[in-house]
Amino acid sequence: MALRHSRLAAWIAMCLGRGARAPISELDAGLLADEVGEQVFAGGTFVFRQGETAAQVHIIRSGSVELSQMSRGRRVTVQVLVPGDVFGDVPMLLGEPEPFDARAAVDSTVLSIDQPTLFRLLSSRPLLARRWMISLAGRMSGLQQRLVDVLAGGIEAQLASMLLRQADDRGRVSMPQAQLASLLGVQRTSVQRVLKQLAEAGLVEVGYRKIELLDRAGLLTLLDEDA
Amino acid sequence: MALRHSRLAAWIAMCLGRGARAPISELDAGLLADEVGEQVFAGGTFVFRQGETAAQVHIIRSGSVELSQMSRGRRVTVQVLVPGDVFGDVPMLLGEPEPFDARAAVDSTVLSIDQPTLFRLLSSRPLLARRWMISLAGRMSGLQQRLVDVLAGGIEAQLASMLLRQADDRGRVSMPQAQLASLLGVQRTSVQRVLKQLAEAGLVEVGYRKIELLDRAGLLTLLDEDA
DNA sequence: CGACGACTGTCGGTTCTGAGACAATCTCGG
DNA sequence: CCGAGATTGTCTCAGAACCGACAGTCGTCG
Repeated sequence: MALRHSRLAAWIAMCLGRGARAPISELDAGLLADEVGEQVFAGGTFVFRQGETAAQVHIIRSGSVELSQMSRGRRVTVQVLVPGDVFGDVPMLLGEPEPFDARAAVDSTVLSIDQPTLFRLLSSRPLLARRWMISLAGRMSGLQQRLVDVLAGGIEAQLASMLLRQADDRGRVSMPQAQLASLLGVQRTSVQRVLKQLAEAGLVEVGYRKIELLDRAGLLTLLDEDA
Repeated sequence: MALRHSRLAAWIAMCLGRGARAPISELDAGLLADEVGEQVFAGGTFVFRQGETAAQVHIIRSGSVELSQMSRGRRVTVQVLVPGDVFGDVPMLLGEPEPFDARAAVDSTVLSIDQPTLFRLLSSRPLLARRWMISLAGRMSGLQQRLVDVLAGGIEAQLASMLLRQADDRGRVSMPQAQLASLLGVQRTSVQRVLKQLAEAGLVEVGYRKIELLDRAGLLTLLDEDA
């Protein structure tokens, strides 16, 4: 048990502190590890549904969770979360109900902290609050960039940007094309068309339920110059 | 001078605390008012440019500032800020350069706080930090909703949503249609076409450089049911 | 190993948006 | 009061995306 606790604390420190100018302290990580609950969700089940009260904040330990919303008869995916990602804190801070459905894409382990506990920690640990704020800012920055991608139009550029963002460290994106389509807010057949172009240009390789990036630099050039 | 200071503090308390569950204390508002610098920007001039170092966070005192970015040959407007809005804190927290151009749409007054001062305040005033975090969360929530609007497609619904969001308390949106178009990431002529439909349906009235909302409830119905 | 469900690949017809160009109208300063 | 510049209103065409449908593949589970 003590072992589990310390490994959890180390993992939390790594995740929340990743790429950070303000790394989280071991003490704070330990305090968080003390308080988190751990829960497993089978693939396809919901962590929470749109409209529910936001009583907890969640961190993905393993697996993958997608945030989506029904809008005008069409399911749009706002984000696909991977281990280390935090979610649910925005509505909790605002005291609003959950704006999205959170559905486990595959079997997933999720850490949760309830609202009073988190508020207590954030109030008493200024550095943790600062770190949390930076985490929020990071997500906000990504969201802004994504909005620009979408607004700038051009499925090709949007897809390239999304692939680069979603790729794991081995340059692979593992999800059905239909899910990519719902992330981009476009038709599956449109994703298919563009994906084929990219494959013919030698930039990616398309497989079953996965896409391998062969030329990241080439994909990057699509973001600026093009159309 | 003391008068100016106290009015500024009251204004800051009202703005940052608006709609809040965690109103800002008078003390904290006073501390902020002590530290802010005030600067006037003529319409059309830049508060900062994309790529510059983010050394300050800004609050709009009066006027209007638009955040935009050139992307793929086209200027997309990420946000139109009005008095009380905060900007520039995200890149500052992340230690990244400014991702957008910030241009004053009309003559505007902007309050600014430099990075070390803000960090000092946030560290020493936990409630202020909490309030700032809630402000971030609020902006994040709006951004997410906007992303959903855009992804769900349908210029009509996007436009309705944008009009409802941008309207002042008298139900008016004051900006050229070209700016609306750049907010939505669509062609000006497309905005024109849809605007005409809405006008014929009696939902809005279109004027020179302004749009009046006649039937907010009617606009709201466009968001869900439709296409 | 066989069948079923999930996913990919492709095709046309239809609708919508992008784009460029131009006239009409409005605002504001001189 | 008048003119310049900004903004709106409209039109047309070419291109893109949507949408439904369907056949071919892939994985997996009994």
